[in-house]
Amino acid sequence: MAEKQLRRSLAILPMSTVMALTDLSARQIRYYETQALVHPARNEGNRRRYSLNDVDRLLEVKDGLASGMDFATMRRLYAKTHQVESTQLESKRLSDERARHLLEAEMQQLAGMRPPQSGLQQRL
Amino acid sequence: MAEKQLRRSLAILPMSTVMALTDLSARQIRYYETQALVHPARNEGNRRRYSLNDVDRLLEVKDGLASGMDFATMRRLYAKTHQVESTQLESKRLSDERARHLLEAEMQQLAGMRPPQSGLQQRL
DNA sequence: TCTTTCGTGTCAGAACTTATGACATGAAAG
DNA sequence: CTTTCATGTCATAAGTTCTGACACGAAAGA
Repeated sequence: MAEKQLRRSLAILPMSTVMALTDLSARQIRYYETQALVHPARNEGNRRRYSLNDVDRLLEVKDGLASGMDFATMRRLYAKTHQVESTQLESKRLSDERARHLLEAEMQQLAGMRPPQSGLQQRL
Repeated sequence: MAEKQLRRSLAILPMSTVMALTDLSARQIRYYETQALVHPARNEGNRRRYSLNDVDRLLEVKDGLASGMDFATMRRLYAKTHQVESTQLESKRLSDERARHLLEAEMQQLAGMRPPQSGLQQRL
């Protein structure tokens, strides 16, 4: 299960994808970051790279806002979780090699029973 | 079930991520596409966007090559699968809104309880 | 052995995407 | 009436990806 968490923590999505997935504007997504509600990783070129967990968090923030909750509150709410996450990640130091294997495992599972794939909608 | 398939078909990854995940060069990835072994979607700006299924396929191709198989062979091998996929997909037309919900569900599951397992291939 | 074909590397120039910072604003809050 | 909040919108710089072209060692043919 440590695997699972790692998989979800892999920073693999660019801003455009996150925008499409959350229906939030780049401005909003970056703003929530200044509010310490998400902490995307950065690639070597300084571009943000989000994990599935990040997208999840953004959707929660979106919901929170919709229901009148303010950032300070949500920040407090996520505080503990945050620490845990970062602690785990820092002590892991995941290499691309390892990440690849985790992803493979992930896909294998998802592939379980299957009539495979192909590309569909382009937008996201 | 149909859900899972769709989720895995979401074109959400940029070239750089796929390169890191597969350890293949952009050149290789694009070449395999000219060989009709992968069919990434494109965003509005004409940038390739890969799905988890695409990454899966690329890893299979990589393995195939490593074990002396040639493209023509792999192409034939994947041919049938392809048709099925595209047929299904064309009749689906997924909206961003819907994709978002599917992704959420996906993440929920992943977050749930899942027994991972390494190793890949078979079915070849 | 000479000639293709393969699978990749690498370069160039154009086009697309994302980053940061600044100015602007309607809605709330004070 | 004046701030603060959450976003929109611009501008400029820099990172990323696209296509096409030239090159090349290795394998396959002739």
